[in-house]
Amino acid sequence: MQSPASLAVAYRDNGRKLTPQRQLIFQLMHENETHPTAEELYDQASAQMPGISLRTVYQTLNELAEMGELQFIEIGSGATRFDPNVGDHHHAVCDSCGQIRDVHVRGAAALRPTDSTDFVINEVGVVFRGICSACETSRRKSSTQRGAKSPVQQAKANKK
Amino acid sequence: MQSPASLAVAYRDNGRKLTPQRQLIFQLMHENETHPTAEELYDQASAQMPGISLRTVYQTLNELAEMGELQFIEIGSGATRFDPNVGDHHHAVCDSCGQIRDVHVRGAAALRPTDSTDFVINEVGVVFRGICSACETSRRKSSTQRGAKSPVQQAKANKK
DNA sequence: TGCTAATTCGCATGAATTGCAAATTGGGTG
DNA sequence: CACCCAATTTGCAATTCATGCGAATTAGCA
Repeated sequence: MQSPASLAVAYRDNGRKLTPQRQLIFQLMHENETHPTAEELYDQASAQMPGISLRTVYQTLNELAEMGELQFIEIGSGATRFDPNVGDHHHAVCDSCGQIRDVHVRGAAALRPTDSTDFVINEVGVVFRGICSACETSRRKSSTQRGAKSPVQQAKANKK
Repeated sequence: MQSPASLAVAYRDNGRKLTPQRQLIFQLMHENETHPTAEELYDQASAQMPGISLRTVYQTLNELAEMGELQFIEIGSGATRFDPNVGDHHHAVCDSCGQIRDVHVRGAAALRPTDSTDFVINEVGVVFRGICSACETSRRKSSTQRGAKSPVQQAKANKK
């Protein structure tokens, strides 16, 4: 369900057409480890297919999500990101550079609230916030800790 | 650091003024269990203080977050929500009605990725997605499971 | 090769949030 | 207690992210 070959099948099974735009976007998603936003993907797509519409990128990403071929990551501070990895995994977000990386967590799926037992759980997601090694290293200089913002605030501030 | 009394101190310590608007917003946040959005809070505030500006609500919420008096919840599908509970807790999101409730999870803070060990973790968040008991009950009728969207898609669809 | 429903595209629209500048005000000062 | 000024509040414009819609185009079957 991840290979381009089966993509055609997945589309046909849904009564949908396999257009060049859809193939390109699917391919770019899978070449990409960075959990891109729709705009980022649009930039990449435009390079290989000038004239492709941002509207189409949004539309295609939504379709792929509906078909279960990718998932949304919405960890605040800006645009929705897309993750072609639909398997069991979680995310680590760097509060400094905003990078999101896939991580695995033992026993995560078995987590349950100690309260709220009257809640049918379909999915458990774990998000780690912190500093990636790259940022940690390049941070050993200036930047005193004072006035530290909350992680989320920090992330928002970074994008400007 | 949660009582209105200490709020004045917290503000003064930051060289800030204790305005009626700030007091009202802080109070409304703490009377509220629903993790309101800025707009929702604005509606409530307007009822008690006609003329208060939406801009002020946004600004105050951002300030309170910076001061560590509340936190942002950004679980996709729409506007940022605000949580006056700054203690150790997590969230359960109903994919049907969108309600977010606070829950506690034993051992959550100790979770670590099995990979990505070169990442300094500051915070661990767990999000449960599923169906709250209220929705589960009122769902025992129509609504076949077919064509089920991803939880996030579902949430987005619901708000319209 | 032709047909037609599906798709693409671009522009307008909408929702959430922030920037900015003018008017107002909290709260220490003298 | 009146003053003063930096901090705040406001309202409106501007931004960002995303979707609605109609016209033009096209994939894929007959």
